[in-house]
Amino acid sequence: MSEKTTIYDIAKKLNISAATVSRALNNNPKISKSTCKLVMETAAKMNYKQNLLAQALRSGKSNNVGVIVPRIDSNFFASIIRGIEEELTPHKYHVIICQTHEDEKTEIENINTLLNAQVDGIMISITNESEENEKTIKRVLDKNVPLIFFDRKKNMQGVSSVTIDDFKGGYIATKHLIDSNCKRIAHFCGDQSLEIYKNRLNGYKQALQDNNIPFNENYVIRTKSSLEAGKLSVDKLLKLNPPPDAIFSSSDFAALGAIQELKSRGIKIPDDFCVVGFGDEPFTKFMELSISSVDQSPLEMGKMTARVFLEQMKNDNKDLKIEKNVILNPELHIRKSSTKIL
Amino acid sequence: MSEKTTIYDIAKKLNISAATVSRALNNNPKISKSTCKLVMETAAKMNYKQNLLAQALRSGKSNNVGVIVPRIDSNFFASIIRGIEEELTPHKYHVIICQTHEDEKTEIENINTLLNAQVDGIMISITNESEENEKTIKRVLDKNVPLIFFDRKKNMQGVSSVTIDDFKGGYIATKHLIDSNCKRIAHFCGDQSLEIYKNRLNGYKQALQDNNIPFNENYVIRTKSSLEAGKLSVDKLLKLNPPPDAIFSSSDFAALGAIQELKSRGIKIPDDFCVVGFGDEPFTKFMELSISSVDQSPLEMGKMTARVFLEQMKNDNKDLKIEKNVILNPELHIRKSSTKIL
DNA sequence: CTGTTAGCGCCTTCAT
DNA sequence: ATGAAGGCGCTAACAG
Repeated sequence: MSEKTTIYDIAKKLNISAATVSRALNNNPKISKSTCKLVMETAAKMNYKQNLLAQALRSGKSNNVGVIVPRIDSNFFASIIRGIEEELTPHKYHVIICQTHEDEKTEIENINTLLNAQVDGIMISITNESEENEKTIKRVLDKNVPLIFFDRKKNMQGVSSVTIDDFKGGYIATKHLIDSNCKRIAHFCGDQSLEIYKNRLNGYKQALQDNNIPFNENYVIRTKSSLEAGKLSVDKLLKLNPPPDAIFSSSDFAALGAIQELKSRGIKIPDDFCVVGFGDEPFTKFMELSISSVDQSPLEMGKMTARVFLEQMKNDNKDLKIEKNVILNPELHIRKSSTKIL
Repeated sequence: MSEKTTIYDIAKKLNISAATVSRALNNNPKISKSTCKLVMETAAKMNYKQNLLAQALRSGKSNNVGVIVPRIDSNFFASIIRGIEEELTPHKYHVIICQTHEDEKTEIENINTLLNAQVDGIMISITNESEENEKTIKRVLDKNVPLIFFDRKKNMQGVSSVTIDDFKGGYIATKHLIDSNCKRIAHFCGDQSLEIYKNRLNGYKQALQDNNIPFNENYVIRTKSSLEAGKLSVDKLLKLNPPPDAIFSSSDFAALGAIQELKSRGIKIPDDFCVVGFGDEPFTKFMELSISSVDQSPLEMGKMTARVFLEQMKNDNKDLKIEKNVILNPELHIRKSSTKIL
């Protein structure tokens, strides 16, 4: 029972040609109802399953897409992938996942191997803005393989992207802190070679400026996305004179580290110090001292990315490159860490 | 620049046969150093990339594996997938992910479409123990496609699996509560059609028995893995007379819900009530009142699953079915929710 | 060491 | 309405 049945097996059994079987299976209208039905039945009886590999080779369409993320075991990226999978499965696409671990070389390898595997498209959240990966991405485009950025994009002509408005995210988070009567707002910023972090910083700056609060560059600290990094950054901030009375962190994990460190020093949150994070990780709302955070709606981002890909696939005019940039709206979830009791 | 170059293009340019090109590219020792080098160089120059699809069709090996999980956006499953990906990528396998959303029909569809796609193996955490999916899984085995269970397995002859010792997990969690001087320990159990939950319950029972604590079936509540379910179950428990003074929850989320509900009723944790969860979700250690939990080491589980698959692939004797059942050791992380101050 | 041939499973002209 | 033939890109068997 382990042999796979092909259309030839069916053809032989029915004394017809493989072409007819193929046509019948594909509901070709030129096939008589009777043979069509006969073929269908025998196929079912013989437990025939289409070999997608052969079909792919023939058609040049694999029905596989590649999704490249820094890592999969973070709620943010996992939710995006969930969105992509849910949107693409009904369209018969399979989702291949690759992790870069923030390593540029791995990223390039991933792209190349996906290309070799003849994926029909690539969706990627890049690790950084290097020259190298740009070259590789151009190769993808040259091959007319749709490539779509999500979240961490690169500004490249002709390449579509789905992101959130990070500028606005930074802005509303900062504005909220200002409205909460915070006077000296610090910012944990991420890797400035990435647009998203640049934009969050700029949103922060703009909010300060719009409210006549002078920008103090000592209040901006480059902080990785981890508890430890958050603690260290708080340490630095508290040595300043005057120290800040609020933090807008571009990472929820750093925000949590900050809160833990502040608490351990006896600083009262939110009364004496407010904190807002970014990402709306599940734990932010689980904490007793729940953490305010900017929601990036990753599930929606994933679905939207998939939809942009599907649209791209419909466009069969290979010479026409459509660039579509979807920018989702960030939402601030205000929780205890920034809600002063008046 | 958008046309893909094939070995024929290289062959033509070099006035040699495609077979020679193929051999050179594959480092066949029978090829002269000079032509080999020449081919390599021209290939590079012409930007040749192997078409894995063609290779797959020819060899009957796609170098793709399918991973089926209930959902991807939970830390547990995401970490497993991470482990699988990291272990398989160096071996040139691609990982296709599918979600079932706990729906049996979707699960069967996923298996079938993966089979059509000619994956070299399937790794799956099943949604439940039905007759239907068993039939489908048997079809996989009939086709000699390696299938490996992880976490949520089914007892089937000849099928390998990687799980943790859930019985032991339930046992050590309960024993710890007993040692913490808890007298009336309740248990939130999961879907009893799944082995893992049955085993946790049995571990709980055994620990009670070994310590001469009578089993009270009113203390066992069927609870889904969610905050809300945890709250509801606490509500039920507190109506009992006497109410319990501890909970071993088979889910971290339900444990968190329980804690929130207990707190809202003014019950002091851990002094008056202890809680232990299962899964070691990241948030359990982030909380101010950190939650004790049984670690299932999903990353390791994923890696191990991948290794079992690789081993299976080495065995080319198709008639010989090897069943390998790896059982990982659960570890209890004791945190504040069950650490009474003496 | 290299060329020829054939076939993996499918589909799509072209012909009948 | 159906059959014959060819090819997607690659490689293994066979032959020299």
